[in-house]
Amino acid sequence: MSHTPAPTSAATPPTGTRQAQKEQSRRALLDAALRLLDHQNLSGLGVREVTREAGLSPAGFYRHFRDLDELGVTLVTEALENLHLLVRRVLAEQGEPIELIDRTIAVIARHVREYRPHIRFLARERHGGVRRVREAIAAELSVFTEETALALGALPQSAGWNEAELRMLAGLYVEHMVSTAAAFMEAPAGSRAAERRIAALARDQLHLISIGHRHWLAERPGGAEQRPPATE
Amino acid sequence: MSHTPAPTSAATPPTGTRQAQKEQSRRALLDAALRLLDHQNLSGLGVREVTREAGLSPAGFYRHFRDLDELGVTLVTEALENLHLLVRRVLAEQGEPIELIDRTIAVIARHVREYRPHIRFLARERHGGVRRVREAIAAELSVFTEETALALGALPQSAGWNEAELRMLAGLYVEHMVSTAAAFMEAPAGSRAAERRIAALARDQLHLISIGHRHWLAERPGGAEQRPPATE
DNA sequence: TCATTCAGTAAACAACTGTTTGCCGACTTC
DNA sequence: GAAGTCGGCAAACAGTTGTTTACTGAATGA
Repeated sequence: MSHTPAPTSAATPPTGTRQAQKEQSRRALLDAALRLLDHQNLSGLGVREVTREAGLSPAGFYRHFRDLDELGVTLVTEALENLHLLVRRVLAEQGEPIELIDRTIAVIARHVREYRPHIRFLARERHGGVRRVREAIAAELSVFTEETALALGALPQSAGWNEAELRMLAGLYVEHMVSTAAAFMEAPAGSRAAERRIAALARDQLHLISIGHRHWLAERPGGAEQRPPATE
Repeated sequence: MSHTPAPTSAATPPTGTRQAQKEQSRRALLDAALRLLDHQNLSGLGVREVTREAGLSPAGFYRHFRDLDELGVTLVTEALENLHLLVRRVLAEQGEPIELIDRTIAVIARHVREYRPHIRFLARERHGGVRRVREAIAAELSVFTEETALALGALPQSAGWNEAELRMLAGLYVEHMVSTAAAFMEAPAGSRAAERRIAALARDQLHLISIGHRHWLAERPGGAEQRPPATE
């Protein structure tokens, strides 16, 4: 019961309380929204609904966000910050391709397990009804692709690859990462068996892609100049 | 304006009118919903909103659907019927891999151009907020994967592949098809330039996967012994 | 021809929505 | 200490929502 916040002073009402309390409410709103978004869409969320879940009054919402869309964008940046950190970490690692693959999958699995609501939110809103949110996600994913392309370029298997080809491959990897994350997310919450099945599948698929990576140069289609338009 | 339904009789109020009119209203509802779903989520849609757009009274809705969810499921089956037909057609084709790739991409591009609202709906609700709809989409995609695996098994490059491996590869292809369709869909409506860019990218990615396909057996991970026998 | 079926309607229901207003009272600064 | 800042609240606003009710009138089948 004796809470003893004790950031600066001893018994007197400590400084910084004001901002801390505000931040607390903000977090409560974000968390409440995240909780509700587990079985709803952002475009179907309501201000009153969120404040009710967060234990605030409806009017309180507007002390923190102008809109629900604004809250949505905040959620996106938050979710992608985590993910971004994680991607960088994976890309910085070194070792044999097969080891990299296994570690990447393990990291994704753990991340989904830890931040499932965030991931679900991203999956849901990637093609969702709110433009600004969609664009924020797309922009961040394209950053991931760029970074992945850069990292791929540093690998010995990529000798002789031009930038467009690296981006092509990176896109494949990023897209695969996304759908693997979605698969983990969709799996029954605690089922390690399902997780292992998904991981094994993803492992083989990534392996197959990396085989394609290794043999690409020898069978590069048309030598890059005579590309016929594929559209219809 | 002269509608001339002419199913049975000639000038007298023709039989079947009743049912035809009902079907017309039903279509109006579905189309209106599809129109609204272009910038909304299913979970954010309203009965009144749909009936207003369709030109019916709110109560009229319940003559056709119990729920908005039910309408959503109808939309899913409708959209996936089209898609299913298309997938079968592509899989039945024969020729060199590179030709198959080009034709597949062309077919996807055309289909997205033709049925953009349906595709957008599928992309949006694949991880959307309505359980039954999500499940319907997932089930159908898994059927696609099975069919693709079967078709892949018939190719000469797949000699020596067991069923699990075929499904693994099929999953890769289907997932890639999905994200390619999403990319086409997200592209500015009429831009052939954007379409060509996406098509070229997808072409290279599919090509790389098919290279992986060809070299898989020689580099199968962990040899062939620590892997369950093909006869599942 | 006449009774029946039934898609579509208007009206009413209570419940809910987003947002603004004025106010309170705890924190902060001087 | 006093003055000011500002997060949170209750109340009120005008709309909207899903769904049910009892009805109308055209298509139907005998």
